[in-house]
Amino acid sequence: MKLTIDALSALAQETRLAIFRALVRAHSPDEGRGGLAAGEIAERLGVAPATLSFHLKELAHAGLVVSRREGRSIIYKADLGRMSAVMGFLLEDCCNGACGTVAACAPQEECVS
Amino acid sequence: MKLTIDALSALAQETRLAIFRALVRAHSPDEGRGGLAAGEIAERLGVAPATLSFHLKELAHAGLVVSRREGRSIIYKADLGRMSAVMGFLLEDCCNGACGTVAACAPQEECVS
DNA sequence: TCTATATTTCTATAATTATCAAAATATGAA
DNA sequence: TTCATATTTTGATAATTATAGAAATATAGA
Repeated sequence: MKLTIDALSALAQETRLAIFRALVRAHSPDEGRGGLAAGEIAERLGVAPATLSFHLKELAHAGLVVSRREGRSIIYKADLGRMSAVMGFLLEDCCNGACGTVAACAPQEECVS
Repeated sequence: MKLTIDALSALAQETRLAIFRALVRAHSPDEGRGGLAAGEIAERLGVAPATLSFHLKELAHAGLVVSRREGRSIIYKADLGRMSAVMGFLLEDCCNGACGTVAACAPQEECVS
């Protein structure tokens, strides 16, 4: 439940939810591909570099994003497996089964929560 | 998106998530039935009345719970239709379709978001 | 090496959120 | 009415979170 709260806290903030949504749209299931550079995110959302870095750290701490370095840039990428686990908890424990069903996350490589 | 953030903020707190989960377990689809009295929740979770009231107000403000008076007690009840709407947004916008599918909320009376 | 670029960490400050005692409000029963 | 019960509001305080300038770190290229 602590993990769920960390994830919800991370997403319960306008800038961070916007970051995460941008990363989801830029996602690729392939290792080492997809995601966005920190600077690209900062520019798109119009937030100061230090502020963006603060929020990216929050998202990373919650396990919702991972990063890799590419030259001078650091590329952030959504961890959909983690998001899937959070959704699973919410649907099962907080929706009483009445709100929907998770088609158990297909065993794609990025979906091993 | 503001609505989603309000809901996530409401659930991203240990006491409130515990309250909501208790209310989901005590849910009934019937109008005027199900839910828990504020005092009952306070006792179960061991939180001071004023603190509980603060958190219930947050959940109500986010639209995740509704209340009705019964005698001296005020009964709080989870609004699963609202929760369903939040889940729908997350699955569609934040999971890239890769994390699960919503079986579109069946048109039960409590599920008209 | 030196320089420019990309990002993070440090630091201070502002803003928001959580807690709970005490007082206020609403209801039902005697 | 008056009293006891259930809950909320007020108000004060503590704790957490958000913002961003300035300095520090890491990389690539000249």
